[in-house]
Amino acid sequence: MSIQTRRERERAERERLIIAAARELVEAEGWEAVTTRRLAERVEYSQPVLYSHFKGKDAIMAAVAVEGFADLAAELRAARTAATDPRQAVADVGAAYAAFAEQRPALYDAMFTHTVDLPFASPEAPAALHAAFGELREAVRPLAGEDDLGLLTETLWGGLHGLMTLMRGGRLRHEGHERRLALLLGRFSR
Amino acid sequence: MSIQTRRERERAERERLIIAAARELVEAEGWEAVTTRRLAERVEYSQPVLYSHFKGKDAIMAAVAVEGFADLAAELRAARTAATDPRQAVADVGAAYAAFAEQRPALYDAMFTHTVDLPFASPEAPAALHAAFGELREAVRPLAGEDDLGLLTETLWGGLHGLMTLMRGGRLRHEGHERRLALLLGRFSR
DNA sequence: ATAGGAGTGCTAGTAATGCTAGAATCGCCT
DNA sequence: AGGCGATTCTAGCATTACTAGCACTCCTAT
Repeated sequence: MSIQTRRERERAERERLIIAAARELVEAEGWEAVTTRRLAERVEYSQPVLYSHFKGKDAIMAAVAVEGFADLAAELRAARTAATDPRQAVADVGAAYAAFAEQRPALYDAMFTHTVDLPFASPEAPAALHAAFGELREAVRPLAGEDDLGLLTETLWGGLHGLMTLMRGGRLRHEGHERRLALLLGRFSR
Repeated sequence: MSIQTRRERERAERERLIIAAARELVEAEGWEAVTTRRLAERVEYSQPVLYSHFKGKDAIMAAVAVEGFADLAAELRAARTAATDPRQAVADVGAAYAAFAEQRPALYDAMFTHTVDLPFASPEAPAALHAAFGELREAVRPLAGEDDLGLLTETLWGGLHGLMTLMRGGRLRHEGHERRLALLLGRFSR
C-alpha cells in the first residue's frame, strides 16, 4: 500500500517535471522546438515515458496551457484589485492581458490559438480558465449597463485577443499598439 | 523569342494550377492535408517542381492567402456599397467579414493566423490586402469622429478577428455569436 | 538529317517528426 | 534466492519538408 502511494507520488512528480520542462522549452524557443525527443532528453527519460503520462503532444500542450491560465488569472486579478475606480480597472485588466500575451507568446498560443484537446466553453473547462475569464468579467461588470455581462466580456476578450494575435503575426505594426488598446478599452468604458 | 515566351506562359499557367490545387485541397481538408506529396500528385508533377516555383510550403500558403485577400476585398466591397446609411454599412461589412471567416476557415487562417512570408503592415503588402483593409476603413470613416481613422479601423478589425478565431478554436460557443458581433459593432457605431 | 547541348523534371534519398511494438531491465514479494 | 510484474528502453514505422544528381527532352547549329 505504501509502496503504491510512493510510486504514485513519484509518478505525479515526474509528470510535473515533464510539464515544467515543456514550459521552459516552449517559452525559450517556441512550440516548433518542443519535440518529443528534445523533451524526453530534458527530463532524462526516453520518449515512450511521455506517452505513459500524456496521450500525445497535444495533451502536453494542454497541460502547459492550463498552467498558463492560472498565471493569467493571477495577473488579471492583481491588476483588477489594485485599481481604484471601475474604468481604471477595465483599462488595467486589459493592459495586463495584453502584457501577458506579449511577454509569453508561446504560452499564450497554447492557451488561445492552437487546437488542443481541452474543453473550453463549458463547465468542464479547467478551473483556472474560469478564474481568468471571471477576472475579466468582474472588471467589465460595473460598466455593462443593460448589456448581457457574459457576452460583453466575451466581446472585449475577443477584441484583446484579436489585437494581440494580429500584432504577433505581423499583421499589425507594434507602433500604435497602446493607442489601439486605448481605443478598444474606451469603447467598453462608457 | 517566341519559344521563350511560350515557355514562360506555360510556366505561369502551371504556377496558377499549383495555387488553385492548393486552394481546393485546403478548403476541402484543411492545411494539415496539404502536403507537398499530395499537392504534387494533384497537379500531376513531382514534388521538386513545386520548389522550382515556390521557395517552400510557406510561399505556397502565401500565394493562396493573396488570392483570399482579393476575395475578401470583393465581398467587403459588395457589403459596403449595398448599404444605405453609415451605421448599416459598418454592420454589414462586419457581418461580411465574419461570414468570410466562418465559411473559408482554412483560407482565413493562411491570411491572418499562420506565419507566412508576406509583408503585411507595410506599403509592400499585396494590393489585395490593402484593398480589403481599405473597405473596412471606408466603412468606419463616417463614424470615426475625432479618433484616428487608421487606428480605429485596425481596432475594429482586431475585434472581428478575435471573435472569429476564438470561436473557431473552440474558445467561444457559436451560441451568442450574432449578439457578440452586434455588441462589438454597436461599440463602433456611436 | 543529325549531333551536341542546355535546361527541365524525375528518382531516390536525407534528416526530422509523432508515435509504438516488443525486448530488456528493475524492484518487489514469496 | 528466485521468480514474477511492472516499468522503461531500444529500435523502428510512417510521414513530413526539402534536395542532390541523373536522365530525358527538345531546341539549335552544323
